[in-house]
Amino acid sequence: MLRITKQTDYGIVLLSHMAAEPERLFNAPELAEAAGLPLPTVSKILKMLARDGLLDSHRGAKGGYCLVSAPEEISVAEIIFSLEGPIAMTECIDDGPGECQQEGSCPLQANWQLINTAVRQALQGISLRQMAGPMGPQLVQLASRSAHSSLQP
Amino acid sequence: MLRITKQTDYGIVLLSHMAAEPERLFNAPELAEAAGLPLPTVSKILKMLARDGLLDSHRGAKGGYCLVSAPEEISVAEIIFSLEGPIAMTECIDDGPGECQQEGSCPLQANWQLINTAVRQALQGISLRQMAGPMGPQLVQLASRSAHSSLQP
DNA sequence: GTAAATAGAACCATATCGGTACTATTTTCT
DNA sequence: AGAAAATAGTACCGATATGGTTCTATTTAC
Ligand code: FES
Ligand code: FES
Repeated sequence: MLRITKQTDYGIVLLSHMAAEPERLFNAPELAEAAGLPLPTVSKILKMLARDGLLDSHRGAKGGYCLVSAPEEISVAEIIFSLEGPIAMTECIDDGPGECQQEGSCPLQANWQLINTAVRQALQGISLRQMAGPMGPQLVQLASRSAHSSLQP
Repeated sequence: MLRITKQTDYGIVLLSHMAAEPERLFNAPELAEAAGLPLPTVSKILKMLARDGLLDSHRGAKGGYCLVSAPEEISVAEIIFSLEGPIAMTECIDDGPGECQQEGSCPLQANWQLINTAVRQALQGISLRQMAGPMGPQLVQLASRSAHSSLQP
């Protein structure tokens, strides 16, 4: 269906929330509470974002996460890339260069790259700031969103 | 993983093949043979494309499919739309307007539409002609592509 | 040293994808 | 009229991916 996963959806919601106070340190329980999402899920998402360098993590008591860059500097492409893996439209492409034996002679590869880069550029053109604003810092209560069925136990 | 499905991959390959002779009538067995794909799969894909108006179908003996429009007029967005359903990035959006109760007050919806339209426009900017060319009419043998495992019995 | 937090991996139920099979309908040809 | 060849539509099943949880280890504040 060419849709992003829920994890990415949640991830952008969480980051949007953090973007309201870019300097502040947020911990996972706090964000889970704010978004109405289960803690383990939020935790998992934040871990991924930290692993890929979008968030700085501080362990231990009083730990938490904070944005590495300003919301204007973060593109949704980076977020999606972190949470879904590379944006690859065909198997031969995301297997990495050299993986496919047909590479030299494959007539479609270059054209697929056309699509890939078009989508990538489209996503790179949208910043976290744009996603967060202009609605202000209030956080949407995900728990009440229609299609999200079994979120909280 | 934000990847298109194999069906769409195959669909574009088949349409690229047809784009080489836009006037000609192709039947499913012929295309299956040419692409090295199993007939049922090819059939299924062509049915979908015909259902959504990208192909004209002629039933009966000597029947087959042909492109409705010139390859320049067909965007990959239409193809993906036909084979994967609507390009919807969040559940609330592709449930259709009115489906979600929060719609009036949801601060993220407008921003998601931003992403959706960005991607859609990126895909609309690429035509079937661009995907088919400039390599000429030779058809890639899908059966030998690395990642496509169990295609022919 | 204890509590609170992140890091990382493993796990499982469920939904989606990939591919097949079967029946019905339409058209051509003899 | 009847047989053959093709599309239309639906239902089905195994394999894979997703969504979410749980457990253990590690780090830091107090
Ligand atoms: S690169 Fe693998 S088949 Fe084209
Ligand atoms: S439109 Fe459904 S929660 Fe935003």
